[in-house]
Amino acid sequence: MPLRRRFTPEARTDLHRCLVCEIREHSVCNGIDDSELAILAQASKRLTLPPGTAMIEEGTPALSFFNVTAGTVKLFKSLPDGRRQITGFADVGHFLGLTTAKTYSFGAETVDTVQVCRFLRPQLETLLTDYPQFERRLLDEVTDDLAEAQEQMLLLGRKTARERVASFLLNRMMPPAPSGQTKTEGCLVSLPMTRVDIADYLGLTIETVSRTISALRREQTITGTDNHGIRVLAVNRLRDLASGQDSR
Amino acid sequence: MPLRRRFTPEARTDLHRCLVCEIREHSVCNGIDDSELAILAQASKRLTLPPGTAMIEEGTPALSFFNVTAGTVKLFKSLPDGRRQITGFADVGHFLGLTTAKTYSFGAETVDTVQVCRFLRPQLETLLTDYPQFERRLLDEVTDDLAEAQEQMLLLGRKTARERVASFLLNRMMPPAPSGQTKTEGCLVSLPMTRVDIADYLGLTIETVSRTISALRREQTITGTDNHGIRVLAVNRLRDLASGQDSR
DNA sequence: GGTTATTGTTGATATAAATCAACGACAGCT
DNA sequence: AGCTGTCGTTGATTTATATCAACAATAACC
Repeated sequence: MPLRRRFTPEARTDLHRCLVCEIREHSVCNGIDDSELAILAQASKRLTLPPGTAMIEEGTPALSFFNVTAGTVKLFKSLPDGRRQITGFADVGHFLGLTTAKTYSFGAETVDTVQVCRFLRPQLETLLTDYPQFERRLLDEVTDDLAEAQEQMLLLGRKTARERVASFLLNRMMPPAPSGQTKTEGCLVSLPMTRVDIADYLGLTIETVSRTISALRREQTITGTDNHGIRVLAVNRLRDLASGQDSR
Repeated sequence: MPLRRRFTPEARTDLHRCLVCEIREHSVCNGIDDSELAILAQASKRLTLPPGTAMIEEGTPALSFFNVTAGTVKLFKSLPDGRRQITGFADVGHFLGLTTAKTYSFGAETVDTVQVCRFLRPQLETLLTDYPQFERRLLDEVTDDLAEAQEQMLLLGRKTARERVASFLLNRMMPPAPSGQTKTEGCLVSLPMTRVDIADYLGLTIETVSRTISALRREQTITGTDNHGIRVLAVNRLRDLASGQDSR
């Protein structure tokens, strides 16, 4: 381990943190070569945040940027009278906080217990300029986020309540357990957020979300274990619903 | 002009095109240094497109990318039954076509007569890797697009028809004529798109858009010259409307 | 320059989802 | 274990906007 001698014990711990990071390959961090991991580790600090922690406050100076390594973060924008739109949920592997302005134009709050690696602006800028692959990876992620935002605009502007809920469940569906079976049966959907959050994400009220989920349950399209975990019984049916090919 | 000898006449014309390009500084192209303009010029071709031209077809291979140098392009997503959501209007200076997938996830069509510089994928990728400033500028633009998309999600998910139309007019308002007057009087809004496009952008029907604009005219918030050019009489009032501080 | 198509406006009615209201099911706390 | 507050469900009613329908204004075209 020749690296060991070059860093303080603290830095070594950090390096180890990045070395063993299971989500590295699924995040912007895979833009940094293994041999340079120490630089990455020194540029960020890992934090554990309890549910409901405000990570980013709309309108405050944009000094921190985050990579989510565990849990789910909600991103949102608000109107003066309190109406709120959740613009996305950042799950494991997602990077958040980017802006070209001096201040954040959106808020971010933890949904459940969340682990993040926090980058401060100067360190992030160094990474961006020194590691082209890191910047490229970030460009790709923002490009993906934009495509997702466009899909959500289609949902918010043109889909019915049923179509919105179906789309939401479909998007949050876990990849089916990698057994020998086909994709048509029993996929799990984890819903760490509350009904209020789902409603604010889908541009609906909590009552409409609740009623719609109940209806899907009644029709055997889904099955409700508890409120934060749903099982999809008919994936294809849900897919049809989501894109407006509603049979009934 | 020592450069002249290094390029074919055609390339020289292209170089001139970039040299005199008035919008260069307001687009991703300002990521390329003046001395390297020839490279930029050779990587792109300028096209003039009549109104209603389909530039990008949803689901087709993503081979071309565009920088708008004149006119307005609409970007949209559609549902199988024809419902459509316009996700944004790309005006002069905007770059469009980016995706991490093999195919476009959205469509693009000219609103009026449009001039674009078209980049093919290999050339664009070369620019991205060879000119870090170009890539940085693109990252900034996509980041801005994402912020705009989030603002539009707030509009689509949580604003009333009045608030949506007010927001739209406000966003498309020209900077007030740079005379000595204050910002409170008579700004112009250019609306090259049809009512159908406005409705598909705001998640409303054409009837609701029409009625709402008529109402704003009746209340003297705006004044209608013709259908594609509106003058805002009370900017502050419009601003209040857009953010939900509605007096009536 | 008058005819035809397209685009925009206004009115009457229908409807999907919001609002108002009550209650049920948990989770946290002492 | 029993209380208390949060979160979710279900029902009754209202409402903003969609839909249906007719017409007006503008642009396109022989």
